[in-house]
Amino acid sequence: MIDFDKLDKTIHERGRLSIMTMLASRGEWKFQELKDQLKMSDGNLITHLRSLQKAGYVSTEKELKGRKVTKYLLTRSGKKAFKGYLRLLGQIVTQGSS
Amino acid sequence: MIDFDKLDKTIHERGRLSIMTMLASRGEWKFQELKDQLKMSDGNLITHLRSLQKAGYVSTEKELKGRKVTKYLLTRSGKKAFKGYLRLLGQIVTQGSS
DNA sequence: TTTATAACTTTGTGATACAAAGTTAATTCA
DNA sequence: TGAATTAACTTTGTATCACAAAGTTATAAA
Repeated sequence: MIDFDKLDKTIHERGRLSIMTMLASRGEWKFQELKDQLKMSDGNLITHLRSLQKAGYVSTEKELKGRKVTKYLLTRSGKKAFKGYLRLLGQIVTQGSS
Repeated sequence: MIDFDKLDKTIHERGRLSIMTMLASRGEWKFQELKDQLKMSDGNLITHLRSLQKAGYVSTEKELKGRKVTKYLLTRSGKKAFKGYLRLLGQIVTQGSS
């Protein structure tokens, strides 16, 4: 049996799952890029990013020069957590289509 | 890009996802079996089952003779919806581990 | 006929997703 | 220089919802 308790709630939520998937598929994303791609409001997006940061899954880089731009990326722990999450998804996909 | 708007919210919630996965992996489950396996309270379990029924994904069969037992199973539409959901999960898994 | 059990319903609470509007600091433009 | 613009927030309010706990009803076993 799949252990659904292990399904990371922080990652599983739709908004955050979409963010994590983007960050996993490419190193860095600017706030604006995420916002455009995911069509979230500023407030909603930043809140999700904050949750992910609080969980230690996401970190930021600020450009010191030029415009005020924030880039987001996965931490090592974020990559690991996402990998574990995907493993569980894989199990569900396998089990579900058997 | 993966279209996260298409991620079926009714299915995506952890509790209901576990129910759907069980129903998909085996034809019929009694209420008690689901409860034992998933370790949910009666109230919580039935509420999720109700949501799934309301969405047209799950139907019931009552045993007319003997003890009062209810069995739950996927409808055709439930199978289809779950299949679509799994397809999206598959995309996430692929994209995320690339 | 008492007791136990299945399958509910009801109620209450806490968490949280999300939108909308306001804030701040930096940057470009007139 | 000062006004407008933009990025990245913060704050506030609302509506939804997961979940537990306790109560209800009908059946069946003892």
